[in-house]
Amino acid sequence: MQNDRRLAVLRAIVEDYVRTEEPVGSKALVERHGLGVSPATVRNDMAALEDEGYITQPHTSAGRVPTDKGYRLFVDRLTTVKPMSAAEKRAIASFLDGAVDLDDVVTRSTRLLSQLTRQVAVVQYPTLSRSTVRHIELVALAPTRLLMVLILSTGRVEQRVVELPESITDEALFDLRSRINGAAGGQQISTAADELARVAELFTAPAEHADGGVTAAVVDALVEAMSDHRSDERVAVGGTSNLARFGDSFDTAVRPLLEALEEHVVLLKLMGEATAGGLVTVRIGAEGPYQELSSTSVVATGYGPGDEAVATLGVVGPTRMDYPGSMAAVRAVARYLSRILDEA
Amino acid sequence: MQNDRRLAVLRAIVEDYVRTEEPVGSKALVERHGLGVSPATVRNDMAALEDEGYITQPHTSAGRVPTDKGYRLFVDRLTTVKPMSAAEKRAIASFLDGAVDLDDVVTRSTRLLSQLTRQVAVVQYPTLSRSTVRHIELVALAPTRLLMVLILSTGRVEQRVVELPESITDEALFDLRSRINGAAGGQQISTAADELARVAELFTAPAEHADGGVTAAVVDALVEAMSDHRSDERVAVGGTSNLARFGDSFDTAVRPLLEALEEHVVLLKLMGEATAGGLVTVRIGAEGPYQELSSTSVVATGYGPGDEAVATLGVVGPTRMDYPGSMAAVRAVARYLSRILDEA
DNA sequence: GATTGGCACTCGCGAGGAATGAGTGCCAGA
DNA sequence: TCTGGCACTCATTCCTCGCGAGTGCCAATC
Repeated sequence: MQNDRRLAVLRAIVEDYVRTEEPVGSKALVERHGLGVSPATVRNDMAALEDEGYITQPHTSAGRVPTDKGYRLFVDRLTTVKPMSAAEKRAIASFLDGAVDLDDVVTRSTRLLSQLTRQVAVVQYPTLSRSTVRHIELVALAPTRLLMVLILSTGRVEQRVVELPESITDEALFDLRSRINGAAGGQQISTAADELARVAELFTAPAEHADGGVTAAVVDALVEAMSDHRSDERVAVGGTSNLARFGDSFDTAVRPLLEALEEHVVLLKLMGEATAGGLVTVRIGAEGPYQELSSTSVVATGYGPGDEAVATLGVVGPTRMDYPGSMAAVRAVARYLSRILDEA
Repeated sequence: MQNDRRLAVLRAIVEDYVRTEEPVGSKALVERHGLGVSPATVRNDMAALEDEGYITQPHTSAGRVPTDKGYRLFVDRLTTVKPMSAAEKRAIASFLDGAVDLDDVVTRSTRLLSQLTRQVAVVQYPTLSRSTVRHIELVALAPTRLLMVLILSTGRVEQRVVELPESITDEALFDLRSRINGAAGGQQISTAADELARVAELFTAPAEHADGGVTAAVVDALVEAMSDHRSDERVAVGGTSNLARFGDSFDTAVRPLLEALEEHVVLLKLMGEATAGGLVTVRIGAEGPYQELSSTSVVATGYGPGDEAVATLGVVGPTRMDYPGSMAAVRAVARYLSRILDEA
């Protein structure tokens, strides 16, 4: 028995099924792919593949359908991620150029990715924790009220209004601003919080130049903003109308997915850990953490400046999806997105 | 012929149909609502209502279903917007409290609204054009590169990176900042742009203190950001999984809606002009601008600080929806949202 | 004149059943 | 190890038919 041909049969089944959405039979297989053997032979291979759990029949007199395990083998061993064509690359570049701010970049990315793959696209905003502090701005709104704006290397901007325990003069504000920027500027978020805490201590009673808690209040707000993992959960979703092509089973497949897409925490868990360096993760059906989503797959990867993954991006679709195409698109968009963050 | 009873019949039909999603017949109507007349009488009324175009039969031997015109009459003349219960009010308040920034407020609002109405909720971000400038911040990223942050009264923050034609000193930057804030601070966006243009003129060659185009560059970026209507199109959408309850006709009803929900321009056009002062707009089926959405209705209203509508918010759902409930929820959320913007 | 009971009529829907045919498994022969 | 042949399975499709909800109309009644 030739094992190579068996794999070829599996690949053919996956490809046909993805295209037609219908169980594929031995005869059609032989006709469409030049396998060079008779249907009966293919049937034998199919029986073997079924024994090993790579394919199943929905019912006795129907063709075969790949199982999750079958898709897995297909993705792991039978797929070569074909690079995007020059035209596609140009399309990506021109689509993402001209974005004015981070919001815009992320929104455009979801749109682009969903158009390329005809799936639902998900792009996570760069997480705070892996960013560095570019600048902290303090604006006096009132004598005892400051607007604090935290600007990060990834282009993210966090803002908080800080109520001060006592009023602050312009000079003191100027001072505070430079001290804070001196301590935190350029630092990673994680270390910045420590540095800032040290600054705050210097100005807390009974220290020499206590300032009545003004510094402490500002630092508190900053640290709070920095450690606010809630805002790590920001994601943009695009192309939900592609769910229409899910075809069958709205209630069992589409509805749970729509729900997951709104629950950003769930969604991020579904996407999994960000992987850097052009590595694309594929999660097939029940491999994911949620049973309700057992008929959806996720193709994801990380992106970020300088090959360091600061966030995740990917597509979500039916297990019956075009994995090679999706993987290529996800990788390409992640690459361009990383480049944009590099330049910023 | 009693016209009052005919209206009562229409109301009963709408209410029953909304609840059961099935055509309602004369017998069931009499049984469920204490109309005090016989089915035959109701049938006569129904025939009259059908002649006038308020209801139809999907097929000969079925009950009646309200037409768009029927819903319209129901909304206009047969609906009393019942205020929310105390418990619901508390729920709204506690749900919206604790939001840290504008993004958060808007996101929470969509979630809240979709939960209250079990429909798709849409909340537009406060438009730039009706906001006033709270503060403009300039941060030197490099000698010839500034980060400009525009902070508005509604809590919105716009940012742009500005490339300068020549480098700028700290003092000049300080100067520029105060001049710009002096000119634009507190102004409405529309007038602020004019004021800023005047400032820029003063510093353009061949004026006395020309600065090589630095001021002009910054003002340009500001004016551009202020007149960027693209960012007026920002909306948040929530509760799309409620579309699952659309039941019938995924392709003809749900898919176009999902597409519209992604096209923010389309979506805003669908929501229509923001109406202030507790007035809730209802658009039923084909009354809207898009044929594909002829089976969806929109319930919307404006919100903003001080009873001035700076943005729109509402729900989108099947024409067969609970109008009184949705109207009440939309009005209540708009009211709370306005209050929050007032306080900020 | 409005209301009501009666009655014939319509027609969508679901059940039951037969024909269809795609696809399979197995076996014997090359 | 492959192939052709053959019997078998069973989902799907199509048809028919009876049921019943619901209607419209009419004559009688209040």
